[in-house]
Amino acid sequence: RLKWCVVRRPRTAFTNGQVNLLESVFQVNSYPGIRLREDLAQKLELDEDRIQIWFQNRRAKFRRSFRESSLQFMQK
Amino acid sequence: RLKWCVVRRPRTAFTNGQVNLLESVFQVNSYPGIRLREDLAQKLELDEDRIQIWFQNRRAKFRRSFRESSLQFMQK
DNA sequence: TTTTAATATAATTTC
DNA sequence: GAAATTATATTAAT
Repeated sequence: RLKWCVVRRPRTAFTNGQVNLLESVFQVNSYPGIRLREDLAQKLELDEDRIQIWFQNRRAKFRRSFRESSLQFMQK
Repeated sequence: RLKWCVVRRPRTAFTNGQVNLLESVFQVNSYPGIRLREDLAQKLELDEDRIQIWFQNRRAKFRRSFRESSLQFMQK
């Protein structure tokens, strides 16, 4: 008997090299367009949507750290 | 993300009354046709395919016990 | 060694 | 896409 099940994509384990390139791109452009993402995808042998999610999460991490440091500042 | 998964039908728990009637039918006819199975299904408030599977399993059990007793006989 | 808890972050959901 | 949440891989402590 077959049934539709929701299945999570297995977590992608980026290599150091992949993260290094992504980070260096992030420093100059944290909102890469589809063109650049496709380019990175090909260079890093990843799917473009992995790249897109990586940048979403990276931006979230940046905003989080920014908020936390502002908070520390305000508490002084 | 959706994926096809094989899902087991929840095991049917036959009542004693259901098994009693099925057993008594089995004694006189271990290969009931669709007509009789539908009839039993309605009487027992079960799906006809549950009945069909029950008879398949019951015949297998019978053959198993038959083989075992033959074996015992031959070993004597 | 095995188990548990904390952490980082990938993936998903909700808006 | 942002924010919030969930899930999982890794690591540290036991």
